[in-house]
Amino acid sequence: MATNKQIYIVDDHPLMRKGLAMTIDKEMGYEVCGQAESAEEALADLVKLNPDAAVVDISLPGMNGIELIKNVLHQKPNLKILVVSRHDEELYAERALRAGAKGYLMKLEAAEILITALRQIINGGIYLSEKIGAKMIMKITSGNAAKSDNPLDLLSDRELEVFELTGKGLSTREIGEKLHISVKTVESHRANIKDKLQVETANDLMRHAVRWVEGTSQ
Amino acid sequence: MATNKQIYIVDDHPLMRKGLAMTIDKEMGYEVCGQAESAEEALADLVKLNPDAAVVDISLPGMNGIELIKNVLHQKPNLKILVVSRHDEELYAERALRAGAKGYLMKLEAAEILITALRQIINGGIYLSEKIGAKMIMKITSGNAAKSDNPLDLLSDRELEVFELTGKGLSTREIGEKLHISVKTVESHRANIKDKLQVETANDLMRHAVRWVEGTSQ
DNA sequence: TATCGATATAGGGGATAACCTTAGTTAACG
DNA sequence: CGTTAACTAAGGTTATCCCCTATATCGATA
Repeated sequence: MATNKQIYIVDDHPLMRKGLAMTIDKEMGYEVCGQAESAEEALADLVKLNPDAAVVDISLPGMNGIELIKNVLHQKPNLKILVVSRHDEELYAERALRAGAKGYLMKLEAAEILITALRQIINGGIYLSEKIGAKMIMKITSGNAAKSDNPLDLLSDRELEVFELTGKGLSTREIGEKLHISVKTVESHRANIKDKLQVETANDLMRHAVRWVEGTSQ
Repeated sequence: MATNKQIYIVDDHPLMRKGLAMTIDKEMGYEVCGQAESAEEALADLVKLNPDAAVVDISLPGMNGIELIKNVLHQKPNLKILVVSRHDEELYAERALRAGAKGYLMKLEAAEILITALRQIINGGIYLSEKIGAKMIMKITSGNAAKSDNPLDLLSDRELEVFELTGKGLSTREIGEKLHISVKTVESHRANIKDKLQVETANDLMRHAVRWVEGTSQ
């Protein structure tokens, strides 16, 4: 029963998939059992292949990583998911873990860490990048009293998604198509976002969104 | 004489470097002669190693890719530089080419394209991702050679005024009131601005305007 | 000088998006 | 087991976008 641990990869960058796959395959006891470049593609595969763990990029075209996690865990509650990200923000780490991921790793980190993280989550543990780990622990231990200084924490996952796409210049219709929801739903989300962020008009919302996207994208 | 083409890689993501390196190395006639994760590091290496081409990520920590291109071409004018990016925007492509890069490639694109692009620039050509392609070539090659590097110079005073107010989040109505002109006139100006900046939709205009306002106000 | 191009102004009319209200379905929580 | 939050979506009104047309001004160039 010395069979290799099966790992599935979901990332929209072909070269990144290559880097991930190579790192995993050359590690003894681990092998890549499949890859996908979109969440939709991954969903079907994951149910069928039943891997031990999945490495998932949070920012995917169409359905994003968070949504994928929620969906797949609904069907496969025991799947260990390691999220990799280029965003070095608590924001995503926290949401990913809340959605049920077992680890959060920044792409910037070295290849060996990927294996460490995978080993840890497969053994039932949790893995967090150092930078994030400390902050998150602080946040949790120090109680919810010390609330976040970032009003974006108020947004739900879906709202944040809509917010981000707004900041990238997509219209309501385009956002609806991308997320496979009605334009009317997008409008509802935007109305809620405006409430939560306390902005008045669609223009102001857009302005905030653009600023935020610019500030976090690098 | 049958020596391999030497390629240098500059990217801050270890796994992405791995993906890039693997793709290049396994291609006959090409090999990776070095890597760097920052522009500073790369500068020294590039002068010393004198590779045939370099693959450079535009978004690097510290000095960004564009600056790196300018700097290195100052010392090695014949180095062929292929820019890879996760941003699928003309904005960066144009700046990169203006800085002297010979190609612009989105990371999303498949591995084989990387080789195609490298081959093309090493042979003295130019490679651009399809999406970006035609428009850009027209714009740059046919363009009056010594054009300003920021297209905002094309805007008339009034247009710039409208642009700026747009970036501050004002609606067409508000802009009209502020400038004591009809909403219709504001719309006309905005249409002209869109033409000049070559953006398609009102959302994109707004996005550019916000970015610009942000970039200049501090 | 007459013509051309760019600028600034503005309207018409159809398509699209924003805004406000209401409402159904889950899923989580105490 | 009710309450709340999240996600979904529709109807109806108003504002904005978008394409076309139009006029007056000013400076440049043929």
